Amino acid sequence: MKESGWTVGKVAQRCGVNISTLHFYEKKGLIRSWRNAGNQRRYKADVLRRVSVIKAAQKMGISLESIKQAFATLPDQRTPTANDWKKLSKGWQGELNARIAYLERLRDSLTGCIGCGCLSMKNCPIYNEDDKLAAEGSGPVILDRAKKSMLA
Amino acid sequence: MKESGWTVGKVAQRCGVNISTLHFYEKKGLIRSWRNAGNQRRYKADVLRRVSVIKAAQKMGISLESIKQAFATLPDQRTPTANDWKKLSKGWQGELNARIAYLERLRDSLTGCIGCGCLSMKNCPIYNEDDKLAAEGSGPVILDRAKKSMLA
DNA sequence: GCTTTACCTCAACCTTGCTTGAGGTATTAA
DNA sequence: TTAATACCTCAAGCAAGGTTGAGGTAAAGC
Repeated sequence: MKESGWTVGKVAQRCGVNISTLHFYEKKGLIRSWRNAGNQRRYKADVLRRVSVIKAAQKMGISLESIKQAFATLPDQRTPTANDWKKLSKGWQGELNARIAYLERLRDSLTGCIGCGCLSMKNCPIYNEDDKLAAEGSGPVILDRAKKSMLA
Repeated sequence: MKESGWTVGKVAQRCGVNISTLHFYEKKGLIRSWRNAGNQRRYKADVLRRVSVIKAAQKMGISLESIKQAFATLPDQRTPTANDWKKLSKGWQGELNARIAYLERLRDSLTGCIGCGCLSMKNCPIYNEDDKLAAEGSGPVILDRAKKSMLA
């Protein structure tokens, strides 16, 4: 008989990830499922968006741990609305802007600095870019870990 | 008696990396040293620039393997000149520009896409960004691997 | 000359983000 | 009903980029 919920295989196919990846995300607490009578996983439709958001966030360079923390701000009892997701992505936009700005500064000083040899100095703009960005403190607090890892 | 060349400790201190990192880079073929009478490593001064360039490139998201390949284009017999380094960094600027453009596209479609739920679709601009950037093919051939890894 | 600090090698371990395989059960299609 | 898929768990493995520790030698300072 036809049961409710998405099977792991369907979700994997739809999201373009491996089944093992979904198991992995579940173990990490990024997605949830319930079990049917035969102990097989079943998912609510919103798992599709979750997985997609995970993939998008990863492309920004955000770690699974940070994604998990951001997900923790989503409503627990009800399925997240478009608005809930929007809020989440707004936070990441700040992150993304900081990262873009960082890479732009890197680009703009790259040739000069690599060429001039100042890279090994304590006062080189590229060499010390870390601290500047870290000191900026833009973006939501919840993303602090992501920011750190981005700069590591 | 005072020998010529930098010791591993001095290089580490000057570059702000661990000694173990220098050993590691040497094992990977990114830097070179000779040994003194007591089997200790000694470095030419240009190792400072090499390490600095490695660190700068890593901040751009370039893998050690790609950095190694880029280093392979440097002159083998003589110490690289400022101009040699400049050429190298020019190649990476293309890389960096592509990455910046990628993140900008990501940023610009982020809120809309995460909010609307199209992320799981085959035609979502975020979800398929990979292919677009991969298809652009900008930047030197030698950096192909870096580009792949950046998108992975 | 002695002590402290620096250095050596090699192997094992760490984190992130998964993948692979073995051995076994459920579900589905013909 | 039976074969083919799909799914389950758990452990191990992989790749990148290092770090840590043990056991031992070299160099430097007083």
